[in-house]
Amino acid sequence: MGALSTAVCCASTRCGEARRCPVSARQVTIRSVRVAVVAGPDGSCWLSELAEDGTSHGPVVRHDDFPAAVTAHDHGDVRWVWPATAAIYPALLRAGVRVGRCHDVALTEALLLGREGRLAEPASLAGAWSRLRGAAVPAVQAGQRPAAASRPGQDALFDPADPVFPDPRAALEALIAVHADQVRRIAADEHPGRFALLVAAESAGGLIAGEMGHDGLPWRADVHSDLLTGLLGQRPMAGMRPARLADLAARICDALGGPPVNPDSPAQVLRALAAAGVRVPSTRSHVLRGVDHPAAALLLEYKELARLHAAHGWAWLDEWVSGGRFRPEYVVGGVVSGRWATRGGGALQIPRVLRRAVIADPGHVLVVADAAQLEPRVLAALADDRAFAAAAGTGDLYEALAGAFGGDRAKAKVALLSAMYGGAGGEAGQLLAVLRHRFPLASKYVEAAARAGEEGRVVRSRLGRTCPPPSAAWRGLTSVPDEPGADEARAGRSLRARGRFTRNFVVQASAADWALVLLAGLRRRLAALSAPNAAAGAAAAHPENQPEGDGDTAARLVFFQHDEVIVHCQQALAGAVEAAVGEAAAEAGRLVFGPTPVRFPVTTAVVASYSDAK
DNA sequence: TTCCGTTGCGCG
DNA sequence: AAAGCGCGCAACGGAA
Repeated sequence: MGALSTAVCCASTRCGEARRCPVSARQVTIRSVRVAVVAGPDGSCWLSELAEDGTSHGPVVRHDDFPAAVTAHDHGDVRWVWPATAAIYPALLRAGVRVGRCHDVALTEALLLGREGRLAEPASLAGAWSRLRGAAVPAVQAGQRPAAASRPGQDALFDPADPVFPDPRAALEALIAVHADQVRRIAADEHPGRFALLVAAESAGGLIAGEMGHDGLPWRADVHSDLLTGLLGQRPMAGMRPARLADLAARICDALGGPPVNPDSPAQVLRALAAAGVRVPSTRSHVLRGVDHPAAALLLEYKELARLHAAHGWAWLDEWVSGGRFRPEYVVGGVVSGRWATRGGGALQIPRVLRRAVIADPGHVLVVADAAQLEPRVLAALADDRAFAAAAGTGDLYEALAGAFGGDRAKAKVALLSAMYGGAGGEAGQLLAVLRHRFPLASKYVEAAARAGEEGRVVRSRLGRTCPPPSAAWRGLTSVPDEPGADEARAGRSLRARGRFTRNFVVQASAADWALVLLAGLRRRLAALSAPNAAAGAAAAHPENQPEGDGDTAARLVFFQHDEVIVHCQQALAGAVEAAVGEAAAEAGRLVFGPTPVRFPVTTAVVASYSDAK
């Protein structure tokens, strides 16, 4: 990489003069522009326009005001190339600035490292830059899980004390070089088009995660609190049990007869049950449901309410809900399959009973969209099994398959779930045999994935996300040659567990591919929807730059959970949003799987409260 | 005191 | 003998 030339312009302006700088002037005539940008000290930034392949760049420009520079340059056709959306975007959002597209170097690096079997190495710009130069790579901290290690971290921000990047210009130079290298590595994939789509979708996911965390899910704390009071009694002092739980705990002790027992302690409950003549392997709910003892029903009731209190009680409300919004922190790619995770708040485990606290603002509605039977449909598209795909071309896949299982829809469902999850208990074995006979390609697809896992190989999703390789411990345990004994059984269990993981990975991760592409397409359509006068001028193309809060009337993605998405919008926009969801789903099917008879229907419900959906 | 593995259950 | 998958979070209880 040659020396960077610098053209300092609009150094002390907001967007007015910025429009005259070389980068934005040229951008008017170029369709798809990439602009590399890094944060500098005191809210400044350094940027440079890139060629599409990233191999060359224009002058380096410094701006005093990062958000203003973004506004000046983003006319809807810019793809921002930056170190990590998670580190950069929240500040832009707080400044009222949203961007259309980006290339997230850290998320992309994590995908590439996964493909290259180097998941343990840091995916940050600093890590990628070190590898590119052949320098020592900053070590991943011991005990960190690979997923955590590959998360974009603080090191993506400009830090003057960072020895890797002594100044923003060095960081920009590294960014440009790493981006060019990533473009090369993407093109070198077995399926470069698919992998490029994965990178674009993952980057869009980063933007969406930032925006959803910023906007928040509408959440009525008063409704939530009333619900808790109704179920648990008045809010207790910190550390105390609510009245209803205290009462249940006392009745459980009475029913068991012996010394006081803490129903929160499985060990104590197990001992007390044994003393009362009840022998159970655990205190799990499904076990207790089969126990004929007065304490069992009380314990079940206690466990359900205690969980609500502990996980989503008043303390949760205090910590996570403010200003009528629940604002969790989403972690894109936080799950190896490409599903999202969250940090804090448990946004992906909201109990169904609390959905009634999710209520649209006045004059607004929630459009709740759910991809129906997503994973079996994904398997149908992956396997290219004609008979199976034909069934997946209908509204109810299981019903369409029922004929092969004596007309029993439930059996068809069990067979499918067993094929995707590796289950073989009960009647599943029999049903799997039917599936293998009637839909051989669909069976072979998951069987091949399972075999790859058992042989220690990795598998990939449709768009090319790679599963982690087996651990050294797994290899040690399973490579022992025919030594009879206890270890043989353990090795066999590990082998089959790995097989179930890879078997499920190809389906779950490909479903995540589809969902991510859907999300990106929906976001693009919502932006257009929210800007009905977009043609009137650049200002109207950026309604997201309007003040937040009550003044913000745009249709917003507010929730995403694997195969379900919620949009919060004005009542009048609901129909258009529903249509946008349908279009985005169809587009995702085409982009991810190409021509296929498989349909990916999405059910939508326009509701005031999340609890009214489904 | 803090740390960590286990148990159990919420979601898909 | 079989065991379907993927997560996050809270509480417990023993270890350090």
